[in-house]
Amino acid sequence: MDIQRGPNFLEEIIAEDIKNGKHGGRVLTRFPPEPNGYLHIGHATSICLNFGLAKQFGGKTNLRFDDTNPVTEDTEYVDSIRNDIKWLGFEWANEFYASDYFDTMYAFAEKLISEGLAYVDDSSAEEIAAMKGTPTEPGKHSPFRDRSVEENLDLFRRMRAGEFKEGEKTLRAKIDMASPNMHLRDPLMYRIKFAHHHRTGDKWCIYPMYDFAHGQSDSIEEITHSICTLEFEVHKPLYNWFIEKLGIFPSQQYEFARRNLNYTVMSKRKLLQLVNEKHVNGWDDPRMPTVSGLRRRGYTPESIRHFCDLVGIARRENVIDVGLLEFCIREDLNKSATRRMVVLDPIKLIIDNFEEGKVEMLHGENNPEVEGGGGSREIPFSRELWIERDDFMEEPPKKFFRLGPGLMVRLKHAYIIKCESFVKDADGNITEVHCTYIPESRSGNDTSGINVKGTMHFVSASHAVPVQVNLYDRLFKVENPSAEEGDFKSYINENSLHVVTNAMAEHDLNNAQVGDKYQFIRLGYFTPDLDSTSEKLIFNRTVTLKDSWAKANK
RNA sequence: UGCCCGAUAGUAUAAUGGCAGUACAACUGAUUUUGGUUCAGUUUGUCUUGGUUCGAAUCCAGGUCGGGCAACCA
Repeated sequence: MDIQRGPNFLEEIIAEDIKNGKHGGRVLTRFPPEPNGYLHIGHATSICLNFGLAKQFGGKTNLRFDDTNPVTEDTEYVDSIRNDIKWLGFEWANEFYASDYFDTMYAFAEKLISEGLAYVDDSSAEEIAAMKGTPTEPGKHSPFRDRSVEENLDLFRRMRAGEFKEGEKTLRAKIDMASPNMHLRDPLMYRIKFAHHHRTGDKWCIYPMYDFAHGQSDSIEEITHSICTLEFEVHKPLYNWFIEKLGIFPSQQYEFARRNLNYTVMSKRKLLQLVNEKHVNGWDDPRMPTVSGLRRRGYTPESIRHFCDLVGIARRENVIDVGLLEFCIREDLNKSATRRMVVLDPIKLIIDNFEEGKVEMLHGENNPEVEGGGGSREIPFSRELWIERDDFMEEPPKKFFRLGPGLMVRLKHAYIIKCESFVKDADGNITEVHCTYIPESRSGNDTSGINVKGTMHFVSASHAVPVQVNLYDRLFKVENPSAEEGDFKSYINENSLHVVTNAMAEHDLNNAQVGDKYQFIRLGYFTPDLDSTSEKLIFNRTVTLKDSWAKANK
């Protein structure tokens, strides 16, 4: 992909490294998710970054599952992560698991113990926390800090053998309890967990901590550029300390600021809560910022990649306007989505001077953005039609280019009509609109000489297919739910899903398949939901069209 | 009252000591058989104070504001 912008700081670093012949000019990145949740749009940024940088500089990218905490991890997540990355359009060079390296990491640990750089601590979690000190006060040495190498080795081997209970012992690096960097105050390397691991089963009862797994995995794979988010910056000295003491391949860590989106939450913990407490219908609910949610909503991989590219990368706090994501999907779908007509809130329109029982077949292009209209389909036209309730007003304001008493509009791909009268029920609701049509105004060979301002969509009543349409709005009422007072869940937008059960669709939509992308003319972009069947068609609204009329009338 | 990081238009991101630019958003107008699209145009910005310099968004010093760090999570 061409770079239309200046290089970002990571591109500069890598270009410089290649220029200097570092690692022989080789570039190997990695995407390292923990399989404890579904990927979201923030991960997509990281994926695009890691895979994109590698590709840009002729390198490769590994997929590595950071599965060092068996309690929270599961193969369900592994599968969804693999699927999402592929769907986004990226191929990894190798698929690895941190758990592949448990034997090696164990050997690394014994090596550090042998060199007097690590020790087994019998202190409890609370005691360790208390001895850690605070950011402004130094910590204290553990009473077990000066055990002999032999004793440490023996105890560590017995930890592995399962002789101790969870929490009874840990392995810690011996660094500096007075370091201003809290992560250097004898960080934990291993803890005891009698948990079943999704890959190694019950082979291990001790598991390495992030700090003793991530950098080691990077090094084992000879990752050249290990790119992570800013909160790991304070871990870097430790990352480097382990690599230096172990004398292994010098992978290097670089940090960037995670991307935040407004009107949603992005932490896995919060997303998990939304799922577990049924505020949404699963990880792939179309309102979720997950990759699977966006996919179900109708987003395309291209649009997400473009979004990541437009947003760019930097090292400062940010909140990206969800409007940019919407721009990206509109731009993509405008060029590719098939146009169809659907009436969401139908009222009957009767053309008084059109012969009863007669059906005229009209033609409508599939996509005006494509050369030749992208082919066409037949659209039945008859005396009784459905039109949008919003498209008729009893007392229309100025510049209302739709229907009202005496007003004229064009029906898309069909005729110009004039509103003659309307019928109300006892409650004052409009039930029928009566019009006459102008036979000479047929689309394509209009000889009427009449020009109208408005064009409306419609569906022939006798041919219409009833469908369900799910209209989505933002999940939260405030821009940044996590920054507000109290529980983020109290800011959930209770109107984020509006189900329309009686929409009327063009009969051609009977053939809609999951994955198909449509523009319902004048309404927005839609795609069949995963649960849609030929018996019951369900469409999700991906995003509305821009609507300057609605905006002007707010 | 410790250590680390950051601050450019409403949002995001460039400018690497030399004309503050781009995208989205907003606003005008033109085109339009989607109030869509497209096209043309407009508005809006270097956190602050000092210093170095012919010249500072950029370098230096102080301040302000924001974020991160004290999980047997990653």
